[in-house]
Amino acid sequence: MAKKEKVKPAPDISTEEKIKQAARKVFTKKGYAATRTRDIAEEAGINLALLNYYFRSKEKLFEIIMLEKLQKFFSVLLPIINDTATTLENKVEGIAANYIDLLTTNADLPLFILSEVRNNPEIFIKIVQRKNFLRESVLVKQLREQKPGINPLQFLISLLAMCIFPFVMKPVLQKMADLAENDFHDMMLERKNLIPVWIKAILKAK
Amino acid sequence: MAKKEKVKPAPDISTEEKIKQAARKVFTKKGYAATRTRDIAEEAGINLALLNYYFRSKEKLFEIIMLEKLQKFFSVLLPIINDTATTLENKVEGIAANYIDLLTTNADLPLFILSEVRNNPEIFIKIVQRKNFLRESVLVKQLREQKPGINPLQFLISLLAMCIFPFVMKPVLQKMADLAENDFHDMMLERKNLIPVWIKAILKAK
DNA sequence: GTCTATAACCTGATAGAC
DNA sequence: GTCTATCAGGTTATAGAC
Repeated sequence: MAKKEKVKPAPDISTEEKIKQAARKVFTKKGYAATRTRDIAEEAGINLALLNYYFRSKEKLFEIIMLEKLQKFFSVLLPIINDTATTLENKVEGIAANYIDLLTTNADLPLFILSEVRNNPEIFIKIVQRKNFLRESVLVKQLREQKPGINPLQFLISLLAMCIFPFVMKPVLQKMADLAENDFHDMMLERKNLIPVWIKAILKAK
Repeated sequence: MAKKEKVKPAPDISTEEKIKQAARKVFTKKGYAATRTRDIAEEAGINLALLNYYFRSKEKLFEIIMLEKLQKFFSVLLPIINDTATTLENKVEGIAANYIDLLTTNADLPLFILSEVRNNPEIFIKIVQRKNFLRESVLVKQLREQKPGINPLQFLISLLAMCIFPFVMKPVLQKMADLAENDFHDMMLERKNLIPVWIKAILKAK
């Protein structure tokens, strides 16, 4: 008689954590509305009832995951743009390198946040306590002082666009430019070096 | 006795068109999964059964709207990047001006397409017949000949990012930078002029 | 804590009267 | 063509056994 066995190789994590991991995966891939709690339960290898036992409702579980994701996303940006010890150039390099590293292993993070925030802007406020934190940032202050010809907000949007947008359009891009997973990955690696160069060119432009 | 009156001021369009207009609005705002056919019927001011009478199913109706939106989105890009009569600089100006004009009145168009294509890449192929049309474009050819130091795909992604990403992140941006509707609009107007200048700087970089 | 069974509700779609 | 009424199926959430 065999010792007690599980169908799936039993990972050494709690049921609660198994459900969270599954929820992360399914929610980020399909979005809130298209996700069924059954999908999450199945992905976690547990029973549907356990989801409600641990998290009370689909909505509560989603909120937990969303807050996590927002934290992850902004924990790259906020420390860098408010660092008083680094130069403008340092910050640009830091943002490019850190965002591309983060999104290389979390490609659907930005599209998930952007599409869910669209119908639920309130949840967004919870994590970013102060609104208008962009224009009060150290980075914007440095821009105003050192590059008076540049509109700081336009600049910052373009920088974020160059780092993040490739991942947002990744599925479309792979079709439009016939890119395999490896090709995309290599392109993003190149982009880490390219962005500081191009941003420097923009900063020198009239 | 009054002549026959409708509850809403009766527009002089067919019921079919009323449903399509409502579907455009609700689908683009909430996405396929979060949209209920009842929402569309209510928005159109008609009965739920009529939606199925005219369009057979939610899915068929959605496909019609999605194809329309894809057409709208790519009808800006495709003619410009494949125009043999214009210069590189003309094309950059054309893309910036036309996309920003289009998206100023259709701000949720890109996020709608990007988030729906994510789980349904097949529908995307229908409208863009040839895959890999980016690298076969006239614009890429011009880049290769005139700017051999530039990676054409990296360049094109950055150009599209600078035009489109501000609209994708519009809701988030309005919170992060405390922008009213007017502020955002003005910023996009300024951006139409800014993008060609900054792109020119990038093309000279290295 | 974990399961099965089921309640309570919602959603897409259709039947049938007008 | 348009409506009301309703069905069939699916979804979240819970009750209750183990």
